[in-house]
Amino acid sequence: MRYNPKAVEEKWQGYWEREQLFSVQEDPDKKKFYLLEMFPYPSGRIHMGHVRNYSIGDVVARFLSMRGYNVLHPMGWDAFGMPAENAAIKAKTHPAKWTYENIDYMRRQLKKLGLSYDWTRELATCDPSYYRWEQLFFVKMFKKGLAYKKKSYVNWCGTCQTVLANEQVEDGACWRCDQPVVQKEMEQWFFKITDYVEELLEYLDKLPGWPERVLTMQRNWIGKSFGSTIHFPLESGKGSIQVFTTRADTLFGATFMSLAPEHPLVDELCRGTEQEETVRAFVERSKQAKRGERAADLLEKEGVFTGAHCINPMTGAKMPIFVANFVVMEYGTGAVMAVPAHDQRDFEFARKYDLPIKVVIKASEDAPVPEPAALDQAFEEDGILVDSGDFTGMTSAQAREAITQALEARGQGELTVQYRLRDWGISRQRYWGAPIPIIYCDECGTVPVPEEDLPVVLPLDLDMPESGASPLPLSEEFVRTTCPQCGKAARRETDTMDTFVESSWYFARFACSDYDQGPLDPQRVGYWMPVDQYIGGIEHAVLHLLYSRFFTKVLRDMGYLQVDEPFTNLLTQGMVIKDGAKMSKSKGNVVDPDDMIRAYGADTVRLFCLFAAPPEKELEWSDQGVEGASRFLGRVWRLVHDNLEGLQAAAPYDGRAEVGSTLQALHRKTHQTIKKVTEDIEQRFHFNTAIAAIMELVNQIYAVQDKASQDPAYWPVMREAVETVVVLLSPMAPHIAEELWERLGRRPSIAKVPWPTWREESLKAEEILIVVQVNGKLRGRLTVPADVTNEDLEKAALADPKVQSFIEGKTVRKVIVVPKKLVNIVV
RNA sequence: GCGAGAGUGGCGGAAUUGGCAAACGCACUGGACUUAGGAUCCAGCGCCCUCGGGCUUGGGGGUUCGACUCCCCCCUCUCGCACCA
Repeated sequence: MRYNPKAVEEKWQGYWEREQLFSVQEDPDKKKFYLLEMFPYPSGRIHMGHVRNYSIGDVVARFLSMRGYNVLHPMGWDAFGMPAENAAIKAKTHPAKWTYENIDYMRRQLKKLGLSYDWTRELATCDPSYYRWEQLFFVKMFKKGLAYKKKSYVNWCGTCQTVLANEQVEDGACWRCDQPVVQKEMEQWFFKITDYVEELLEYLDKLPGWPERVLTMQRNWIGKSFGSTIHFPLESGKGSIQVFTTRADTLFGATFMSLAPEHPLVDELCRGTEQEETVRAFVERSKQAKRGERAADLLEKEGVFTGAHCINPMTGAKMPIFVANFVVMEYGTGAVMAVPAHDQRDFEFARKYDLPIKVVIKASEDAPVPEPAALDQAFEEDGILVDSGDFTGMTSAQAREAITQALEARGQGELTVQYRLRDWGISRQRYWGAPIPIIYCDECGTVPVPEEDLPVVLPLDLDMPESGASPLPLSEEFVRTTCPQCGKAARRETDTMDTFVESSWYFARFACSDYDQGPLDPQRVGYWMPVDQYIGGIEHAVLHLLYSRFFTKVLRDMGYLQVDEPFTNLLTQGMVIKDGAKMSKSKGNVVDPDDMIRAYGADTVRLFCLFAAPPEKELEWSDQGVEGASRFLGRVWRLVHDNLEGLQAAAPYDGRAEVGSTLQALHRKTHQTIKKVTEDIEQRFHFNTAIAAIMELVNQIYAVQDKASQDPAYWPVMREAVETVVVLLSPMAPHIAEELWERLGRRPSIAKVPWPTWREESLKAEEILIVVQVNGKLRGRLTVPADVTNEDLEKAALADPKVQSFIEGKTVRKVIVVPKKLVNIVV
């Protein structure tokens, strides 16, 4: 009977589905475990990254379920998003049709992989029964001031009349029509994630189950820095410029001022001066430049004088105000006090435009103070203040505090904390997304859609414009409405929400995806949340995971959730690569999961993904490696079938009866393997070494085969070993395990069999192998009784003839004995 | 530039607490079975060697009886952030 993966897999997938084997209910008497893998975007077909992600998750789900946990393991679809619009335009179909067809196809693919999902909880975020609750959250956030509208710059393609995401801008041009993209100021909706910035930062220390790498990335993204805000009065006497700096100690060396091109003061300062034209031209040019170019060192530092001056609040010196292309509006106040002697960028700028340089920091107490003209670069480190009035002689750290305090006393500055994190812009001028539930009324202004009128359903009967622009603003039927407050004619918001909003709370909805009395059923959500283990790609380390943390806190404060953090443990799996590069169509190195499953079966594909590398590392796809996995399963299959009669007739050995040494060794190996596999899965998620251990056991069974068949315990010990292989393998290769389990005369399902435990008694050998070293080098091996004393061990080691030859004629200085492991003789 | 991670045979990788480096798999070599073998089973497989042994975890130094593992310096690669004031 040959192993036929296709037949076996279809049989058991049908069985699992008929028996609803993986549907779970809330059960307060059982310990719950919520295991979640990041849900996919229904792009059309699953790729190897999904296969890997979901294979890992499935092992954990099946393993924990066999260990007695009540495991929630759901799956759904991150179903809104722009690819659906693009595909629809290209294929002249509708985004909804395209999306739902993809979902149907991909669901079939996942089922073919034999993943143990509770499909009764499946959800798609583009369904009104899902996004209606998201709109409710939006309305509540609007009422709390957590959702607000403000002007901000977006990438705008004038030809397509649409806003572009950053990744749709290629070399400063629109990806669709190749026309230049400009920065346009538009009204956009934002979520006030900055209200939670401190909690988001602090709680990173309370997530020991997250990889350090991800925590660091989030910390950097939040980017908290301590410094001072300093007010520089304008020479004209009309107001002042606010500046954020971490280097208040260098204030005496500030000789000019740099403003971002977008800074609101720029216009005002140059108006009516002879520089006006030059400044405006410069600002325009800077705005044209793509953000990507503004970043990095791609752009040469340039600037223009505005014609205005401000006053250094400490020295009283007149400081010319420049507009500089390297100052970004998004960070701090969009204005920088320039200290050319102690900041490299300011130094280069000063040299270029011949601006004064004043040294105010020296390296140490006795270091000389350099002449500005002799400098070839800025001195950016901390040091001792010079030429700084009352503060001269202080260290940088002392001066930062003292100078800020002095300013504060005069109302010209204060200590401040800056964050890199900006509020989350969620407006998308796109069609295929959840409509933002807002109505604009000429009388009443911006009015949220009343909760009882939700959802604002995304109309599905619209034609997609060729340009790629959203059809929503063109739909009179959608736009025209009445004001919920005054009843007069009003217009609907036509922006939709960023798809990251949907994925920021889907994990909670899985606890109760059929609930229609509100977004979240308190009882069920209370039972399942938080997610105990979350598994997904490292590419979501910042945005998705940060937004989900933010949303969890917002929903907590609204009373929907009782947890502070959504994901207790996080596993970020590495990419699947081929020939050293990420799989991509352009490189032609894509491996299609369907082809692999057809050729080898799902069990083999899963096994390979788990075996070839530990989960957090990259996985190099290898066709020969897949062959190896397939060969191993064939080996296990034959192990059962070649011995079927004898195995069926025997009861598994329980470790009690006396058996010969060969069988004793197999019994010991069986229990060592149970221990190794259990610990590798449970503590480390190292499935590769777990599988290697099972392979070792299989190899040993093969070696024992026929060797001790006259021993009455032969078949019982064999049965124990073979059944152990099948059970230990079942989370990784569930179909073949079910089939072999049944053929061994057991009743299905193996998924409901308790995970085996090892007997400590059975792990111990009567004799152990001791390594003998001379001067740290391996010189001999000893087989000794397991209960050997250190003294006997030392004696035996010194008496060993091979060891003797190395210590002959030398003085033994010291003997180190590591109990039951090693002897090291130092001569 | 800043931050994080990694570097072990021909390849993927193992070594969990400082204690036999290279488990397991792939590739390769030989043998058995066979009409046949691209199936299967068995064996070998880091490098050098005068067959005693010597050398080996990116390079150099250190701690230790003993270092892939700990410490210092350097090199290379990957990822993240990046004119952050």
